[in-house]
Amino acid sequence: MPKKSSKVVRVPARARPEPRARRPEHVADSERKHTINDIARLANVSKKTVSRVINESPFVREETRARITEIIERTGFTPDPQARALAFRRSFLIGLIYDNPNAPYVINIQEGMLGALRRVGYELVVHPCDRHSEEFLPDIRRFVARQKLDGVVLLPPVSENPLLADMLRQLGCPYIRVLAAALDDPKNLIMSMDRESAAEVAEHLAKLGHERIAMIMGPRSFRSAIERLEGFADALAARGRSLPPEFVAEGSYTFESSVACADALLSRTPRPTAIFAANDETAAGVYRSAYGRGLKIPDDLTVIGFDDSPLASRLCPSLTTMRQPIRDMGRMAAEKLVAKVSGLESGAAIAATTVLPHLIVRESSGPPRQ
Amino acid sequence: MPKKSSKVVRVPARARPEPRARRPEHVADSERKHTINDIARLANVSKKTVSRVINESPFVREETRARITEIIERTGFTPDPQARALAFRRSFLIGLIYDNPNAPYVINIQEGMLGALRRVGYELVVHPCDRHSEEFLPDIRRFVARQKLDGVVLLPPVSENPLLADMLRQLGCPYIRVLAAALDDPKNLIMSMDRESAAEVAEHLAKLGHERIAMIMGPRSFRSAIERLEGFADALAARGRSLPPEFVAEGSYTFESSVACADALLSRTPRPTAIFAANDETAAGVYRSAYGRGLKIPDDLTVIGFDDSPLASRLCPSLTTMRQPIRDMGRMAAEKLVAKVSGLESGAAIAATTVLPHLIVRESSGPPRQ
DNA sequence: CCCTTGCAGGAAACCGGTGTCAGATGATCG
DNA sequence: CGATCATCTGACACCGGTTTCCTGCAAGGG
Repeated sequence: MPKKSSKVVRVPARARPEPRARRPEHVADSERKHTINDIARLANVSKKTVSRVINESPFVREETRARITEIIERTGFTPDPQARALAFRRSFLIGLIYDNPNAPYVINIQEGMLGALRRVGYELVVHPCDRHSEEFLPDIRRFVARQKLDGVVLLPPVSENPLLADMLRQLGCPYIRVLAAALDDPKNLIMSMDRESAAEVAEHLAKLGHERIAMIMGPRSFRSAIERLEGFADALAARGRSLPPEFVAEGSYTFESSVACADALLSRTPRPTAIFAANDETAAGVYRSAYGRGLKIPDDLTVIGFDDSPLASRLCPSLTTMRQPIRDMGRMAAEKLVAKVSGLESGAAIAATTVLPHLIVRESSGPPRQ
Repeated sequence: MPKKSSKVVRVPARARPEPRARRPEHVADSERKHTINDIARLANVSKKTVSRVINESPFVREETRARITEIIERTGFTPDPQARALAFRRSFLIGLIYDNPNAPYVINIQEGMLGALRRVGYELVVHPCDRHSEEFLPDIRRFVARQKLDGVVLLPPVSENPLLADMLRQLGCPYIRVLAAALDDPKNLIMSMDRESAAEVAEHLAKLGHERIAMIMGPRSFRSAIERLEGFADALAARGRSLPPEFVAEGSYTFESSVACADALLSRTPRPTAIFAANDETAAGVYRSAYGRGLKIPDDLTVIGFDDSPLASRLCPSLTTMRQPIRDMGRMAAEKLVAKVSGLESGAAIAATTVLPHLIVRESSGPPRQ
């Protein structure tokens, strides 16, 4: 085995042609991919005419178009995305930017987006990031600029960052923010109506007859946390209940933080008979705390979550929670983005797009024990 | 507002140049992106020399290199990925192909991969698919061929599909299969040692003193299911326990299937005192069944899972489970793939890469009640 | 019948990089 | 001091598409 000597061995330059960034053999020569030139030759037209057919230009005679279309289908030709990207000055790539620990959420958005993107020939490039890093904005800037992304979708909580939105606007990169509040022009939003959703939870609890109701909210720096809190508090007030400050704990949407919050709430006297947890992770934290104290759900304590993540139905007892149509939101975000990129944003097509979660009643909610 | 009349208004052709696939204005002109030509002009060299510097060719005088490097850094120039892709005939894109309902698993792989890919200038394109669709293979073929992917990572269960691997090989597309068994050349594998892992579970149960031990396995069509079953059965046998057929139920790695399996196992007399669930979802199903029957975990029943997904620590009691270093597996897969693509697969660098999960003991396992 | 005019389609440049190969340069050697 | 050679560098073609600009042609008008 030729051991690498510490002295650099210089090979005569002529011996090896040029350094060369390694080129893979990839495509077997036998099945060489067709190019637009091949098609043009086969059809006896110039490549430009083939290009016109591909891009649905009206300036091609029907007969010619048919002939070329037939050849394209027969040969299975598809234009090279990178070559198109170069000429079009855009990439046919959509980015998904997130810093969200909720895996099912991200996956569902992702798959919802792809459902819409595939039909129109876009690919999805994922970009998890760290919103607390110093490199947060520069990193995303590089990502967007280098790849010439046609657009990006932002998930909460980075979707709430106004600096990020400003930067994208300045970069001229179309974006869609998935959000819980109208923080932007409606044409840039997919909005989940968290305020109304929280109100639905309040109504459910009121109907069950609960009086001492507590909430574990998300971090106040998150817009969704504020919306859910306010919507909940307002709706309770409208039904003659109150949400006293000592019955509100601020968590961070995480399991661990929630256990601490729930411990605090459940050691109060009198104890709340119901806790609205601002997401399912948080609800799981309440379960843990209740479990530790030997409290039975829902007999001793009603728990309600938010998201309807897979976790909700795995917990015992199963969790009553607000279901967000996450996959649909992903699809809608993608469709809206494609519409923007294609310049179809005329008229009503770009109205604000909102989704309204709805309550899934399972085992964790019931009337308070007398 | 000009209402669109039903009669098509034809604008004279000269008026509008050509139909044109819409071109976005994207980059603000003020901050026009630099090209290699700009850099060449600034440095008073040809673009080829700049290209050499970018690609670290040794055929550039140190002084020249320094000058160009300085200019590149000062201007913040980064080469256009699509242009490079066109010239290099490769895309600097890596694909992630999966058909896996386990969201945390996919997300962790994804993020692990990106950790490695970013450093070397690759982007990740995700491609969920449906392995039962007729279009399964053609769809992936189009994806890989059109995008000229430099390589793909396959997650279970599609990683187990031999036809898919064959197709990729024929396409000349480097791939890494994340798998539970040595089904391929080691250089194409990231292997999780499921057999040994299952043995560790057996040992844990034996040490606790369990005798009547059951298992809910995954679908027999999955390699990991077989590995876990065999590893478990063999290890039990080695410790003087048996795994009788009536104590083995075949689930499908899903919560719902597991509830049915657990119901069947738990209605047997005598009842098993421990159940090894082949993944955490399955373990959650056992919890549900036990909950329905009023069985206490771990007093009446020990439950052990596999994965250490977030669910494991959310369940009450928390779940003893085998932790797979999923993120590391993603990172390793990406590194291995990049090494292949860069042609660095000489010598030991391409040895089989395996990971060994380890047991995380939590609350769900304990000695059987006398 | 000639001249417009509008449609269809082609030639060549271009997008922003890389590969090829010959030429320039400077050091070494006989 | 000229020949030889290794080392750098640039001109030019090319990757696979699109855009710009121009031409040929048939139909319609004067």
